[in-house]
Amino acid sequence: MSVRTQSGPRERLLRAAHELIYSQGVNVGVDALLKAANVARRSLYEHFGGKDGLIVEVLSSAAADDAADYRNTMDRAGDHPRERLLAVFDRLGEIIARPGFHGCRYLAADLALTDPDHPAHQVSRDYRSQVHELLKRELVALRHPRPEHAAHQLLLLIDGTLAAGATRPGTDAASAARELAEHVLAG
Amino acid sequence: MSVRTQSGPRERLLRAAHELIYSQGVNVGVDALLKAANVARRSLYEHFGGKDGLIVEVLSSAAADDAADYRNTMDRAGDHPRERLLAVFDRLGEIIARPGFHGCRYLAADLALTDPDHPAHQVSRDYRSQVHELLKRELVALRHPRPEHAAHQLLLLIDGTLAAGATRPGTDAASAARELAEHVLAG
DNA sequence: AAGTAGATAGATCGATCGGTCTACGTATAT
DNA sequence: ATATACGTAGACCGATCGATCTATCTACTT
Repeated sequence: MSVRTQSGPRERLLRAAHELIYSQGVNVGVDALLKAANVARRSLYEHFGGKDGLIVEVLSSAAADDAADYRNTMDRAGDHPRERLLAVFDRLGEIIARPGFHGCRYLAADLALTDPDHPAHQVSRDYRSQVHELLKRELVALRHPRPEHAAHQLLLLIDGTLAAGATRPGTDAASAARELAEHVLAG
Repeated sequence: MSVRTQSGPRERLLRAAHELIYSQGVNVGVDALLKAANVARRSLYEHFGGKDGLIVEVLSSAAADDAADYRNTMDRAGDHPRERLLAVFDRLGEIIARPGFHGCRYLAADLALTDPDHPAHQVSRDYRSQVHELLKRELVALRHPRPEHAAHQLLLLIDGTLAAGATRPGTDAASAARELAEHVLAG
């Protein structure tokens, strides 16, 4: 293996599919994915087994990145659980303001994939429970009386922020949610 | 016209599409819609001009029904704005608990229809501003200091409830949102 | 009874879908 | 030098997509 290999077809496909599946939806055609990634048709099926396998891998790696983003956001906010949790909503404000933002990637996949047995659903379930745990841990540190319940409320506020950011841009959904989050933290 | 005409192809198509588009997504095939409605292919194009026209009509009529449901829910709750607004979240609890519920119809359509110029987007925008007005009117009656802002917060809670109800069933999202709604109403 | 409008049934269109296949090219390892 | 593995290019498959078309049937109008 050379010192600096240009990214292989697997990485190119993952990257292109990450963008294209978000912007065009999971129903984007295989041809479009291959063309965007500049990858041979065969490589898709060798590396991912098919389009569904690619979708699952894309969502999985996105989930890892997004969970890490939550952790980084909280770590940047310092040690106080209250600040760490509220920083999440400031971060959401940045995310929904980004050009091209149009909603939660996982919710979009869940809504678009009709088959309830599609493996992508498990990926997004796992991602949500990951985030739930992240929130709950901070709430426990905050000595919140009902950390489980409060974590569900914060998750609901996050979902609402992403939905509002997609459907009613310019309404500053994140800071509206942050106010409510402060109430959640107050117990 | 006979005294009791069996509903015509237009109504049958609207009804079937209402169900099928929600359960299968807007990408459901024309053949499936025709078969479910027991309607000739030609009737679709005569009455709606095409699949997109049918989608728009389905969403429009659903929006009228759903807006009426909000109004009925509030009217059943009496005259006090506070009770009328909180009743919305009790109603959401019923809706997300219904078998077959899997999220907000309009958000699903918005996420699935990639083309930003698709006329369906305007339908869901209109629907949301309708609901926003309904909420704001009650907040004004409640003498809320920031009715516009509070209406956005309530809409965010509604969106969050529908998303959480779809992705994390059994977490009682509606009552979790209702608690936060009480805080919103408190100003 | 004849005419007309609206509906059904279904063939057919070109395009695209996801997936499989063969043929060829290239780089590395032995 | 040769074998092997990995990649590209692209033809090809059956199925399905949304849409248009002809032909036929039915019901109401006059």
